[in-house]
Amino acid sequence: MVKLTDVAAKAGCSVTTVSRVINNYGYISQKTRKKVHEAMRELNYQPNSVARSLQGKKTKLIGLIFPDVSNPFFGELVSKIEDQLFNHGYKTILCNAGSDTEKERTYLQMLMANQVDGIIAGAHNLGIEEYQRTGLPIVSFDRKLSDNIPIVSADNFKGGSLATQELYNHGARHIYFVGNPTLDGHPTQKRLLGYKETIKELQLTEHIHPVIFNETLALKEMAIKDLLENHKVDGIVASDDLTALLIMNISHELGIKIPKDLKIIGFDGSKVVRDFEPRLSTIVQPIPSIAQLLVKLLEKRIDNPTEKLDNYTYYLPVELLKRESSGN
Amino acid sequence: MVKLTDVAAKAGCSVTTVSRVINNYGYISQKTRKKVHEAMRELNYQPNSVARSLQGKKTKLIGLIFPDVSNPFFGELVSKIEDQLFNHGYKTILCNAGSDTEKERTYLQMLMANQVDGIIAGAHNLGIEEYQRTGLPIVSFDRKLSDNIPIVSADNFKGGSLATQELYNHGARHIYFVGNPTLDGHPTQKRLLGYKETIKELQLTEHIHPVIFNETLALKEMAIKDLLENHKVDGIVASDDLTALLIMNISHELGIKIPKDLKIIGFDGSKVVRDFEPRLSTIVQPIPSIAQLLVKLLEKRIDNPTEKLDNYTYYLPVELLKRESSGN
DNA sequence: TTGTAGGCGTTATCAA
DNA sequence: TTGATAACGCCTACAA
Repeated sequence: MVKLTDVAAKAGCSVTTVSRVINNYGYISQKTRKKVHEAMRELNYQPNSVARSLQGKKTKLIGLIFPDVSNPFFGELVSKIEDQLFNHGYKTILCNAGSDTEKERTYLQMLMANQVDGIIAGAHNLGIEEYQRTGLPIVSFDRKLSDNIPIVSADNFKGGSLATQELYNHGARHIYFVGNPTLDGHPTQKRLLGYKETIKELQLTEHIHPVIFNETLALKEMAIKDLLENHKVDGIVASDDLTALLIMNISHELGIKIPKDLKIIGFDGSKVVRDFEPRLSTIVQPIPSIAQLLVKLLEKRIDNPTEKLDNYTYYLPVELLKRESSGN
Repeated sequence: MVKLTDVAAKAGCSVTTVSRVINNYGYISQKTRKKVHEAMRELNYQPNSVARSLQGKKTKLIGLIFPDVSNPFFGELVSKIEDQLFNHGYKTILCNAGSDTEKERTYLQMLMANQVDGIIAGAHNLGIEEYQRTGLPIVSFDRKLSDNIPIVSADNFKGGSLATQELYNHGARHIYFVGNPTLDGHPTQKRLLGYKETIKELQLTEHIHPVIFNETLALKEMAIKDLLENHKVDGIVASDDLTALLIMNISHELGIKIPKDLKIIGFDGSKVVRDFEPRLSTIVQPIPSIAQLLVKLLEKRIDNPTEKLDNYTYYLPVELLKRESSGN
């Protein structure tokens, strides 16, 4: 490993000088600057960022804590965030927490130990305190952690409302909300609230059919089959696209025609789902904007950790994508 | 940030002693060991891994270079790798290289500078030399980099062959290979070879219809429409599942019945595609095994960089998943 | 404009 | 069984 002293020796000057030209700091004569650059090139010198970090500089490492990139929505979101971070000179440490509290806790420890410059939190098995205790700049996706941690999310409430209205507009009157019904500040909760309010406005009856997010496929299928076979339903607002796809598949199996007999709309609108299931109507989250805002806020926090923000809650607009499954 | 000296002060001993109990190294009396542990707990001490790394220890950081986690296949693969790495005590630096040579090169630099312990390379815009030059332990997914870099991949040749045979068994006689036809050692190349050989064995005529991987959706759709409208085709081996899905969708639009008029089979078999498009036949890559083997090999390289392996090429068995789209 | 030297938090060597 | 102290590679007062 070639180091500063090697470059200095080669260039015939002191390490200070070399350090100065690397960091563009203080006065340097053109001549020495050039000599140093040459030496660096010849030796193929690469500053050791570990040493740099130790000395007090930033690590330029950001921890990303999300449930799982094998889910297309999180895959795309993480991908966009990684790209933004890269453009800002940061490296991404990927932490798939799943629904594993212990893993998330361990990762939090590791991120502290590794002196990451900040954290983007998108998995939420852990409570506020554990995150606070890191003392690191944090921004959160889709869930409130505490008053002084900025949270970015799509306008889930509006999305739930738009989805419900869309089904109504196409004639559905027995509209179910299908998905995770948890009340713990989970993002789908707001989607459900949007659904509920719109149902009330439309003077319909609300129906909630739970399909738990981290259950097995078979259990989900069973729950959906039960819904379709034993309930009077002509419209479904799914809590997310994957659930919507499942419902479409099972409807097909059961001979239920979409959208004739049953109208359905999903939520998330990742590019993969949009491109490869063109019949599914959905509420599209603005993934690129979410990524951009998360990174922007985090960088602001890093550069100025104590500065109060004028806003700690950001709702990004969603978009209704009308397709066949909802009656178009 | 509480450090070793703080713990030492609290415990009433020297930093050496504290370091010793942390690393379980040398002789320590039970009494002091206990005192130190207490002090650590009280101060909530967390070793600084940056300092540790500088001093010569491993960073326990691994760089993952892959095209893009928003693709379900890579999303799942990266997810599994991350999990394996976590279980082995490593942190994952995620590098989505896309098809961007410059970004990949920059990431390689960063990984060197960050002193990662090793690299798992799954994107391949760059040549061998750039990877060799890092001097880091490397294992590769799905593409040969050089003689002394282990490569892990699914048995793509066998997969291409199985797929072709499956369509034939269900009556297809005009079987096309649709996808990336590049000849540069890209994994789909072997799938194509498997297709070709089987076509020959079956005494059919081979047909290759290029649909370039990183073209836009619209261009891909155009190419597929052209195929379906202007060619006599009753079977398609797609180079990957997403291409297969596209073909299924366009067939639907054009009123072509699957599998009656056209049989089709994909490649990859990520969990998302398997679970949410249950009609698609496909060749399933053993993603968890691939992840496990990659990590195992990498760790071996890290622990013993000079040791020769008895094998540098690993083909993991694929599985034919028979469903409706190929005629079942 | 350049160089010397001390320190970042840990580990490792050598004495005690 | 314990403790000074010198590295690790870099940055940055402070001096020259």
